Amino acid sequence: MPATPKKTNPSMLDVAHHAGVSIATVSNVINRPEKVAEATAERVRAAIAELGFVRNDAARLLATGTTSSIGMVLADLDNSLYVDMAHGAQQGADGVGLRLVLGNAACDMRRQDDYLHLFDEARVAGVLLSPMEDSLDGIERMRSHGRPIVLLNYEQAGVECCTVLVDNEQVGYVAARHLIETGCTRLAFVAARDEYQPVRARRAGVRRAVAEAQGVSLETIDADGLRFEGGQAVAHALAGRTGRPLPDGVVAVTDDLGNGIADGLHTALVAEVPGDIAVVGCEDNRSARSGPVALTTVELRGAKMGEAAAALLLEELNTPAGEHRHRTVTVRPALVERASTAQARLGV
Amino acid sequence: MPATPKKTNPSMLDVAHHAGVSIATVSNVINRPEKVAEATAERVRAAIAELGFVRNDAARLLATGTTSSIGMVLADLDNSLYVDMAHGAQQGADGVGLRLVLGNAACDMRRQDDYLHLFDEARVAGVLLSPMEDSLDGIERMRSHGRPIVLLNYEQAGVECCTVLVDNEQVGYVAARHLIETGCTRLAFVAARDEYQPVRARRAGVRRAVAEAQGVSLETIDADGLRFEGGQAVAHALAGRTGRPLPDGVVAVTDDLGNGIADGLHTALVAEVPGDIAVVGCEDNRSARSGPVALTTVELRGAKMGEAAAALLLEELNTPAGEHRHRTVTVRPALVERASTAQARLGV
DNA sequence: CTGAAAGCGCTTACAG
DNA sequence: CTGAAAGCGCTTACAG
Repeated sequence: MPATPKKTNPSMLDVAHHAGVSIATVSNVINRPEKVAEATAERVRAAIAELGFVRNDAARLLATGTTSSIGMVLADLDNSLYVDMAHGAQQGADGVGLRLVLGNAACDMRRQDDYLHLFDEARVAGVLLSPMEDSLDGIERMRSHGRPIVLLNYEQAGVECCTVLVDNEQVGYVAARHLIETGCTRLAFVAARDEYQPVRARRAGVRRAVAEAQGVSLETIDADGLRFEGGQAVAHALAGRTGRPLPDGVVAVTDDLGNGIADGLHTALVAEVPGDIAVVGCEDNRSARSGPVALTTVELRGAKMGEAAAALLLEELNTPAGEHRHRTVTVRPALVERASTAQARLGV
Repeated sequence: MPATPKKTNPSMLDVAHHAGVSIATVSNVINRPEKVAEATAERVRAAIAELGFVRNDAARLLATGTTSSIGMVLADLDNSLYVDMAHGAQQGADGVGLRLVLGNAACDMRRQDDYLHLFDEARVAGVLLSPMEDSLDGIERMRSHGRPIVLLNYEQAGVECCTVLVDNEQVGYVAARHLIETGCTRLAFVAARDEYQPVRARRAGVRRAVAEAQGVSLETIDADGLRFEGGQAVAHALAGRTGRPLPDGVVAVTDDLGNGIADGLHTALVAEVPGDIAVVGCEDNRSARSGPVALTTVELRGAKMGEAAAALLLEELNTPAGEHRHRTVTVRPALVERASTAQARLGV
């Protein structure tokens, strides 16, 4: 009883035999078809099709030292911002013949490092990374191996990389400015205590907008985390408030937080959004569109960031070593008006 | 003026020189450390660390014929079901030393094929695929190359693969059954005309539940698409209805549709959810949690599916060619009760 | 236009 | 315990 032969990918040699040519010729019809006689090429192509030949990219990489694959490691696919980045990067890569492969760090620093390592082992042409926190080691390792890596949505001190950023100060500014223009005079900024870099920047932007305006007050409210539940808790705290008047406009540092606030306010029967209190979120996650009330928000433009990152990577790939100068592209956030501030606007 | 030397990954040969040993010894300390003297190994490890050596996986793959990387191609990362599958697959892969790399088809059939091809070129150990539609060609190509591929959430006639399915008939059944138990007697099933496989199955499940019950009617309403807007349109159509009484319980074939219905009903002022009409969605997308009203839904258990798929792949990888028998694992859907059916329940 | 041969960076028997 | 050498499947000058 013969052992079942293990099926494997046919090799170029198989194709060569099948077509009655040498392996070099097969390679040539694939890579420089102009070098080979049409009749021969035809025969080779037929053999390729018949055998179902698919090039071994590992062997090709080994022989040429390059591949068209690039790796992208995303902080958290549960956050649609990162999915948007993936879309943008794919869009950008597609146009220039780069192939995008994804790794999800899923908020786990070790996993982020694992993917960086995997892509280094795979000798990808370059890497796109949205770092979760300061990730010097992994980044430096990449760079020291001559592999370009561009950073998304994170300012990393002491690292020289191309970077694409969103202007988070502007995010806060745009959000607060919108509330002010809409007639709000008692603003609140709701954020987690956590000193995430983007949170700090957004707070600064909110402050600037308030400082520019006349007769607008600002209070800062600490939430527990950045999710829906944290927002609900803030709303309930607000509901129990005495002495001080409620804010009439809230900037929530994330959409989830904003949704939680809107939900909590409604449930506690203290105020309706936007009738009594206008709420603006930040980020334009998917949840902003389908929350308890459609949330006005400031979008980070993940897709734009992803696309810009791919472009920067390509630029670096195409620049001779030593001549490349790292650049930072800053994407401008944009206001997305929805129902959660509509009434306030009407009330002006 | 000396040309800037292009940095590259150090090779095993570099490490060998640095440590004053042969390349075979370096390979041995990495792969079979028990074969080498501790003192030598120590020296090699130091050289590896100092040089920042990272194994070239392409060369390793070429030499051994295997890699621990597997590829997963997802139909649409914008749909959290697929993100859940990725989580589950990663969980499953992690436990057994497999490394998961992702490709997002983004609802584009060509892109799905591109990723399948890319993973075939990369000679990954195996592939996980949530097919967008009948994808015989790409799947057959994989198989003919001896590469295991397991299918998620899609029943593909004529293909022999391990598969993990969710029982979609049961999804519909559970949804309708819940409404009936909750006191609803005039059910409506809302779905797009499209004859997607899962839609058909869910409809059949709804029918079965209704058939089993006493005095419960069922009407089928065609929506335009499966998204939020389609649901809103259905609600507005319902609002204009005369003659026939409104349903008191709705099974929406997707969560987005369910959210749109709840929103449209509210906006049109015809009915409140769940006060007047109870709504159940299907899938338990992220949007179900943060919709206009928290949506009761039937979860597909994407994470479980992903995990099961990884397990099936591992099983196939570990079985000698020819001895493997393909299996189908069916995951049972589960009801997730939220606010959109709560009132109805109280009303019993 | 076509093919023989070297080389990419590893792994793995096999000698020593 | 250590190293020389063949081989994995490609690509690329270089001869012919």
